Amino acid sequence: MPWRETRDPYAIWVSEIMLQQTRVETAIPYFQSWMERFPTVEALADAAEDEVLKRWEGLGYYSRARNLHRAARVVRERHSGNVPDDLEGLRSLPGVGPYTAGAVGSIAFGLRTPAVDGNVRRVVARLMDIPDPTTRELERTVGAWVPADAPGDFNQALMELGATVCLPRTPTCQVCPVTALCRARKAGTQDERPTPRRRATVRREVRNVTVAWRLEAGEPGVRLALRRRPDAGLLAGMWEFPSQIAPGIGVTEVTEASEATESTAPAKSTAARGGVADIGSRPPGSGVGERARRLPEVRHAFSHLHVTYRPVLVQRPGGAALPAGAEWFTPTQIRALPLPVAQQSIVKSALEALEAALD
DNA sequence: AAAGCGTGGGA
DNA sequence: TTCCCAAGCTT
Repeated sequence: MPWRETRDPYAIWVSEIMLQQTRVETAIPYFQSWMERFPTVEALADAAEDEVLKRWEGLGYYSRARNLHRAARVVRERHSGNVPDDLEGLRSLPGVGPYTAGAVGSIAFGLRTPAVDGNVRRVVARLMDIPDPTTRELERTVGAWVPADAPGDFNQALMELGATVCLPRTPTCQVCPVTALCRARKAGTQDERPTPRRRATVRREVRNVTVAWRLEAGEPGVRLALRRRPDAGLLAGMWEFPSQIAPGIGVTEVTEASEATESTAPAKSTAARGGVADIGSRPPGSGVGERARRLPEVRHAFSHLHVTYRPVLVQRPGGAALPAGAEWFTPTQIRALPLPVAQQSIVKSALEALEAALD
């Protein structure tokens, strides 16, 4: 792991934020790219938020990037540019919780402190045969084990044991170095420790997406309208095509010829072929316009929300009203915007369809 | 306390 | 396809 080839507290901090709820293999290329662009706290603090989010694009949980960015400015202003070397200072930074403070404190600064993540929780729950240990209990237990001469190594070893041997399902107790000490193994309860957390219910949503395009008078190339998402909530600060919840979805009775009626069956067959259907024959006054074309549906699963995006390509002649809050961007400009994965897919199909149509 | 917050990979 | 999950934090 590249972040183990350095003693730079900033680099170790960045790696720990990236590793929150994220696999090591996923984080590695992002870490490399991040450290190239933002090699120091100062470089990160100086950067614009759009560029910070762009480097995080695709990694998910974007508040991590925004918090890291804010924290870099806190470190510059309140800590003379040095990452705090004590638990209290680390914990005060946005995005740094109990685990991350313990990890950075022990790995970067040699503090004798525990770092309890999901792996450690599972390992300790089994070693001690505790069904659902509290955070306090875990930190007290591990805290007593951490050796003063190698706290970082010890914490990482415990996590790695959980990640490679003491697996959530079917742990390989045969090769476990501490199987003789494991109370769950002795009791045969290792498969039931710790008890799984209840999963949140997943909401489902269908969104009609407007991909507005235009050709600027006297300038080459097409422009697309995108808007920035609000500063809080899902995908905060990321850019997207304007969209709204599809009216009438899931409702059996549709009282009038509406968007919902027109956008059900035809959209599915179109998406299945992966092509673009011409829907220019729809009656005037439908609100979409004569030059509207469907783009393939995009289904995307967030942690707690499954969304089906139904993008429609629609030409807005010069002077036509833009969707609220949206701005025009050339393809080159779009490439610099931080876009959620589902929106990247829509951009791709939109530009392909336009390139074919404008030839 | 529990829910909100992304994404990709593997079973 | 669907579900589960992966080095958590914030509100």
